[in-house]
Amino acid sequence: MLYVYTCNLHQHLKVMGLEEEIKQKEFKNKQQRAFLNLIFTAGHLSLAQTRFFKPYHLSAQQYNVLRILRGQNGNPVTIGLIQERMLDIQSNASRLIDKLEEKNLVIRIVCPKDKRQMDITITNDGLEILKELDDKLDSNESGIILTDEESDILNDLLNKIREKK
Amino acid sequence: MLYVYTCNLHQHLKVMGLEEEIKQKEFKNKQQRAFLNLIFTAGHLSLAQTRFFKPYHLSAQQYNVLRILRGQNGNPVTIGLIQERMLDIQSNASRLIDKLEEKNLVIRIVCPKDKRQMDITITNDGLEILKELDDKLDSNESGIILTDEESDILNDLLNKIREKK
DNA sequence: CTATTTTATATGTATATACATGTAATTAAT
DNA sequence: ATTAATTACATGTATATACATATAAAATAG
Repeated sequence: MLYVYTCNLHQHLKVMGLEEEIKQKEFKNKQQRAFLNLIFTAGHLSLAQTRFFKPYHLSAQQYNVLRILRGQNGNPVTIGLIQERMLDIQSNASRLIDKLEEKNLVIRIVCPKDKRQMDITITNDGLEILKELDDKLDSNESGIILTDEESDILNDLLNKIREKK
Repeated sequence: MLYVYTCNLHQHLKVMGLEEEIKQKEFKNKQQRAFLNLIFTAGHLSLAQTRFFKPYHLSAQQYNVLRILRGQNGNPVTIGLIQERMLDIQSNASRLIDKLEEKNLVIRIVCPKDKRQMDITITNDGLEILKELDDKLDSNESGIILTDEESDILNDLLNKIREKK
């Protein structure tokens, strides 16, 4: 018999939370467990980020683009470079810039030396939003409450994971 | 003057890859650096996952649902429980089950004891796909090449991050 | 026992994402 | 110099996601 009616069983299962769950069986090895934990935790933090930026009508990716632009100190940056430097790879820099342009946070002009390229620059409005966010986005809000040492270890492990590929 | 035409500068910027980039300035502190690295790395791995599952016409989330169902050894599970146990929180279990049902990987029936609930069960087709994937999804494919010890450390750090909230 | 509240799931909507394809400008080839 | 190949960016499409709202069943209140 393929399926049994055991609604009452659900009560029992609900008792163990996600934290218990992730620590548990169904993992081939420690590597897979860490991997799934990574995806899971990043999902959590990513959601927290989304909600954090929402009042500013920004997505996390849009914020990242603004940060990249600010990092250039007024020098224009191409779509391609933004694409390369963005935290989420292979996303659509073009459309992200659309959104930021609509909000007057960036300016997009055709690069005169190569008309295929677009030169993107952050506006004063963009800089102001970043300034506001700088104050709010301290380590507490970012959701990481590790010591400096732990942060370094985590950072190194993540680098090791990425560099493999 | 707000924007300068410096297309040539891009060449220079492109030289440093993402790996260099993430290690660098623009971070308030080690915590924020680790946080952004986490989002970034998880994005990488998540993309790798997406591509890994694509030939099977599954998303990573759909795979996770199937794993949860298999874990119940044939006992049905409600939408709500799936929602709770899924690795990506707050996603739409209802629509995930839609997709899996279309592919005949799960069966959805109204729970007779509580007609609001749906009892979801994995089918033999679903179990077979999982079996195929089990073989492919070894630690190598999952993108983590840490030692056991490192995996444990990473796991602990991630738990610490999540538990804070 | 009827009305209200709560719960479980489904659906609508706006935005995001992955990926394929399109288009125009530049570079390379002959 | 003209054609072909490459590059930079934009757009179309299918799917995913966050969140608000809807619907129907069950629990609770009076």
